[in-house]
Amino acid sequence: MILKKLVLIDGNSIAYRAFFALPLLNNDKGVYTNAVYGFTTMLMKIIEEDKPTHMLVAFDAGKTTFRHKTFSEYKGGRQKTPPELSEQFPLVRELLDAFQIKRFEAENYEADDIIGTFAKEAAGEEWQVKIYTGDKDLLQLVSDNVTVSLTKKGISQVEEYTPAFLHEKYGLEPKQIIDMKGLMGDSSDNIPGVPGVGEKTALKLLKEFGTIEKVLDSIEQISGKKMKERLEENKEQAMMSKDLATIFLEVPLDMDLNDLGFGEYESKDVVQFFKELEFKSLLEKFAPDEQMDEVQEKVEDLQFEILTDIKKEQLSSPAALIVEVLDEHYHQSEIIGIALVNETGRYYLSPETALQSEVFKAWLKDETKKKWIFDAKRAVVLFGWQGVELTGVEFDLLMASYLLDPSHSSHDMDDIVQRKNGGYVQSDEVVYGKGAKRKAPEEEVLAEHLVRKAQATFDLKEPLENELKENEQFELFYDLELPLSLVLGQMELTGVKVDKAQLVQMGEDLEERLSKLEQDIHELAGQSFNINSPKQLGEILFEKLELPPIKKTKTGYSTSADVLEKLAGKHEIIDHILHYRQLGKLNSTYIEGLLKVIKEDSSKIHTRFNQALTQTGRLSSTDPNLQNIPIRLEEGRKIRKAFIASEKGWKIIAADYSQIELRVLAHISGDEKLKEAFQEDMDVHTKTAMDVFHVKEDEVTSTMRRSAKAVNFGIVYGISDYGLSQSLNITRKEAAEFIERYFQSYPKVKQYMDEIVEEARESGYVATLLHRRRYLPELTSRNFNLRSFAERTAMNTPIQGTAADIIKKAMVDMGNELEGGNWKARLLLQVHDELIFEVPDEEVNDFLKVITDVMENAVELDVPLKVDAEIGESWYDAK
DNA sequence: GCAGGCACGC
DNA sequence: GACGTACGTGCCTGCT
Repeated sequence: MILKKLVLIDGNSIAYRAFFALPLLNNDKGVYTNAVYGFTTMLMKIIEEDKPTHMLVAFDAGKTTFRHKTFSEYKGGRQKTPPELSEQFPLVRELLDAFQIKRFEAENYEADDIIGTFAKEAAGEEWQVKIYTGDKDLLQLVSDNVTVSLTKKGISQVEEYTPAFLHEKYGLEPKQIIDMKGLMGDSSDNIPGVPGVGEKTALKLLKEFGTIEKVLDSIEQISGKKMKERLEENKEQAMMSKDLATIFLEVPLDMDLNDLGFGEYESKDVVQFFKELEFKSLLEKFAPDEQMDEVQEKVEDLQFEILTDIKKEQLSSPAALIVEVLDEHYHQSEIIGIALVNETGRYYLSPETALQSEVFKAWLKDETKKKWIFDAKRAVVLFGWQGVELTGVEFDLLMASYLLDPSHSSHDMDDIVQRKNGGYVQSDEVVYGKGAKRKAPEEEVLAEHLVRKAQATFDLKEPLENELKENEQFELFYDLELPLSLVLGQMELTGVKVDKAQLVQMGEDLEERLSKLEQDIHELAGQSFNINSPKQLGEILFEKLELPPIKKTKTGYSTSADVLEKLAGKHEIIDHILHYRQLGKLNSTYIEGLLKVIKEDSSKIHTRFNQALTQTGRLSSTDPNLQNIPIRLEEGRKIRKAFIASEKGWKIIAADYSQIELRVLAHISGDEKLKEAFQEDMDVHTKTAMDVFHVKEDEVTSTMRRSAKAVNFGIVYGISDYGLSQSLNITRKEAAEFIERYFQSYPKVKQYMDEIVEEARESGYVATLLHRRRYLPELTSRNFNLRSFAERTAMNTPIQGTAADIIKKAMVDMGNELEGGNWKARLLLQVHDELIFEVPDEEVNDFLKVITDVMENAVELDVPLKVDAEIGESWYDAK
C-alpha cells in the first residue's frame, strides 16, 4: 500500500505563535518579518522531517462564521490583531505560493473546520495525517491515522498527540475534548462553559460520566451543593459551548485531496522570497551554493592589478586599505594580503611586496595620506608588529557600523556591506573556511576577495559618514573613537609585563592546596567524584547527603555559590567545596590561563580590546581578558602582584574614577540631593542611606549602608526588583519598596527614569552624553519581560554609556599628552573606570598630577569628577 | 564543536 | 500573572 502523508497547518494559529514567540524583527525596508520568519522555520522543519506528500495551510476567513449565529458573542472581547502582525499575513501567503503549497480559506468557516474536513476525507488506510497548530481544540481530531502536533514553547518545539498520548496526559478520548470545552469554556474564544468549572473539575466529571450529556443527566449524583446548582443553571449554556467547540467536518470544498500534492516547486522562487525578506540564515540553509554563485558572478566584474612593485603615483590619497590575517588572534599573526583602492585604481599586494617597499611604508606613516580602513586598530597592530607605523586613518568602516547601531549581532565586513548596500563581499567563512580547515585560498581568489573589501570600504565611506552626521555622531566617530583606536592599538602592542616565576609559584601552591581539599571533600562525601562537575556534585549533595536542594537548573540541581552559601551550616563539606571552587577558578583561569598567553621572549601579555562590541559603549578584553583579574578576595587579588612594570626602576600607576556612574546620574537627572553628595565629597552609599532611611550620618548602620549600596548598584546596572532581592537576600516586595523609597528620596532621579523611557519609546533609541546610541525596539513589545528589560536598559544605558564616553575621552586626551609631552610613561590597560600605566620613577610625581588632571577634566559635568591614583611596584600594590 | 553551569570583574 | 531578569569572558563538563 502506498502511504500518503498529509500535513495540515493551522495558518493563523502558527503565525500568531511565531509572532509572539520572536522579537519584533524587521528588515532594512522597515517591514516586520518575525511571524513570517518563524512560520518559515517551522515549515522548513516540517518539510525536512515529515517529508509530506500532500500539504495544506488553512486560514480563518473574515470576521464572522456560522458559530456567530449560535452565539453572537463568539470570540468577543478578543484583542485586535496587532497591525505589525496583520501586515505579515500577505507575506505568509507569498511564502506558501513560493513553495507551491495549497492554502485554503472559506467564508463562514474557521481554519479548524477546514482542517477537520480534510482530515476526515483522508480517513482511508493509505493516508497518514499530521496537523500543526497551537490550538488545543484540534485535539478532538486525533485518531489512529491523525496526529495533532501542538506548539509547546516558542515555535520549533512541538508535542505530537496520538490517541495514546492524549489518554496518558489527560485521561481523555479525543472526542471528549469537546465535552471538556463545553464544561470549562474558553476565555480566548469567549466560550462561556459552566462558571466555576475549571480544568480539574471538568476532567473529574468526564472521567466519571464520559460526556456532558451524561453529566447533565446525572446531576443528582454529583457531590457539592454549589456544583449541582451551577450545572443545573447552566445546562443550556454548557450544551451550546459544546456545540461551539465542535469542529465542523462538512465544509464545502472546491478541491479534493489529490489537489494538495506537495513537492514540485521552483527553488528560485523560494530564494527570491528569502532574499526580499533578508532571511540570510535560511537562505544559506536552503541554497548554500546559489548564494556563492551569485557573489562570484559579481566579483568577476571587478578589474584590479596584482602589483609586485609599488609606484608613488599609485598611492594617492585618500585610499581604502585592507590588511588581512586569518587568525582572529591577530597579535604576531602573519599578514596574508593587502588591498588598496583609490582613484588611480585597484591593487592587490602580497605582504612581501608591501612590507619590503619603502615607498609603501612611507605612505603608511604619512599622516597627510588619508586611509579608509576596516578595523583600524587591527591594522595598527598588524603593521606595528612589523615595525611599521600607520597614521592618517580617516575612516573605519567597522567603527562606523558599530556606532550607527551597536545591536547588530555581526559587524563582519560582508554583513555590513550587505546591510548598507555597498555591493557584494563574500563572507570570510566562505572564502577561508572555518575551524581547523581555515586557510588562505590561492592568490587570485584572495586578491579578488580583498579588493572587493577595499572597494566596499571606499564606496561606503561617504554614505556612512553622512549617516553619522545625520545622527549627530560624527564627532563621536572622528574625534573620539577613531583616535581611541590608535591609542588602544598602541596599548595592545605595548602589552603588560608579567612575573612568570611568581605565577608559577602561586600555581604550585594552589595545586597543593587543591589536592588536599579534594581529598577532604571525597572523604566527607564517602566516595571520589569530579567536584568540577555540577552534575556529579549535585548527586552527592542532594541525593547521597540528602541536603535540601534550594534551586534547580534546566538540567538538574543548582550548585551555584549562592545555593551553597545557604547550605553552609548544614554540612562540613560545603565550606570545603566553596573553597575548592574559589581556588580552582584562580588556578585554571588566572594562573594557567595567563601562563598560556605570556609571550616567551618579552614576558609580556598582549590582550585585545574589542572596541565594537558592547551595547553600552564599554570596551571588552579577550585572549586574555584583563578586565576581570580578581580583586574582591585577597586570595585572588594576589594575582595582581604578578603584573609589573616592564623596565627596571619603573612603577605601576592605577587611576580610577570614583563613583563615576552615580556622578553621571547626578548630572543628567539634576537631582539636588544626589549632586550634594558629590559636591560635598561624601561617601555616596552613606549619603544614600541617610536620605533613604531619613537618619543622620552617625546613625547609619552597616546594614543600612549595605542596602543603600545595593540599591545604588541596581540603579547603575539597571537591575530589577528581582535582581535587588537576590543581591540583598530579601523578598521581591521588600526590594520593590526599597526602590520606591529611593525614588522618593531622589525625585529627580525618578523623573529622569520616567522621561528617558518615554523619550526612548518615541524616538526608538537612547543616547549618551557624546551621542552614542542604543536602539530599543522592544520598548513597544507586548511581552512584559521584553518590555521591562528594554525599560531598564533605557534607564541604564545613558548612565553606563556616558561613563564609557568619559573614560574614552580621557584615554584619547592621555594619548595626546603622552605623544606630545615628552613622557616615557605608557598607558597599558583600561578596566571600565580605571586606567593602568607604567611610569619611570623620575616621572612618577609629575605624571600622577597629569593623569588626575586629565581624567578629572575629560568632560565637564554639574558635579566634579574624582580620580584616585595610586603607585606601586605591581598592580597589586597600586591600590 | 557546542551548550550549560559556574565564577570573575565592573 | 507574565516561563527570566546588568554585561562580557573564559573555564570545565558532558554531549554530539
